[in-house]
Amino acid sequence: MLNRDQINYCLDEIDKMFPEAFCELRHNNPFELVIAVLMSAQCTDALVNKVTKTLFEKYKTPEDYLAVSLEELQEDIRSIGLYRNKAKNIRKLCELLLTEYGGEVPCERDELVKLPGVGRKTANVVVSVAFGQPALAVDTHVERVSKRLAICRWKDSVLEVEKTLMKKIPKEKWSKTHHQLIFFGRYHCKAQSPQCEICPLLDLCREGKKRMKSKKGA
DNA sequence: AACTCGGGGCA
DNA sequence: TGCCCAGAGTT
Repeated sequence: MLNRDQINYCLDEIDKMFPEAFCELRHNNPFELVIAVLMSAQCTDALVNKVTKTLFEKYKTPEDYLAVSLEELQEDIRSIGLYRNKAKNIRKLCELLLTEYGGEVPCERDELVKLPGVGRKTANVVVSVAFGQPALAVDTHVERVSKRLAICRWKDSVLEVEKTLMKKIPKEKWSKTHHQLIFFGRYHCKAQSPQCEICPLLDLCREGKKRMKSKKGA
């Protein structure tokens, strides 16, 4: 397992690789952020950005989403995939916001996860990005990179990964760490074809060295 | 823990 | 053409 200094070194190196690693959604208001993150499940960010751009021009408030039929909303987000469930969740979510939360997105993670389609990862992104609270969202990229780099254990659950990262990384870095590991995982330490040959972290990466070794043998 | 949703992007 | 993708809900 990597110690704090080694993890810090990794994050600095990743920062050099992806200096632009920030969330494009940070400029959105909390409501739009919830919608965007909810739609991003199992879908590439480029596609979500394309769809949300037009979507947010048409829909500004929870009332706007409820003013059209479910079928119309489904058609508006069809290209992101899983669109039937996502459209239903958005409508339910908007109803709840109006009836239970005064039309505003709650800033507490415990309240956010009560909303349909909002799980722990989405809630963490929202409190972190929209409300500036220290939170570390763990998705498949963060989980994979953390395990390959031995920041956490291989068998750790998502929740255990989150706890370990929070323990080993200073609180003020949590929000940025998420986006750094996302970029690193998506463009470099990819699930299927990690770029170990040109990776500045190879010396620290047990999984990377193992891969290079087996590649050489084969 | 496994299954489902799902069109788009990429090899 | 086949396979995977910024997850969450249900069984």
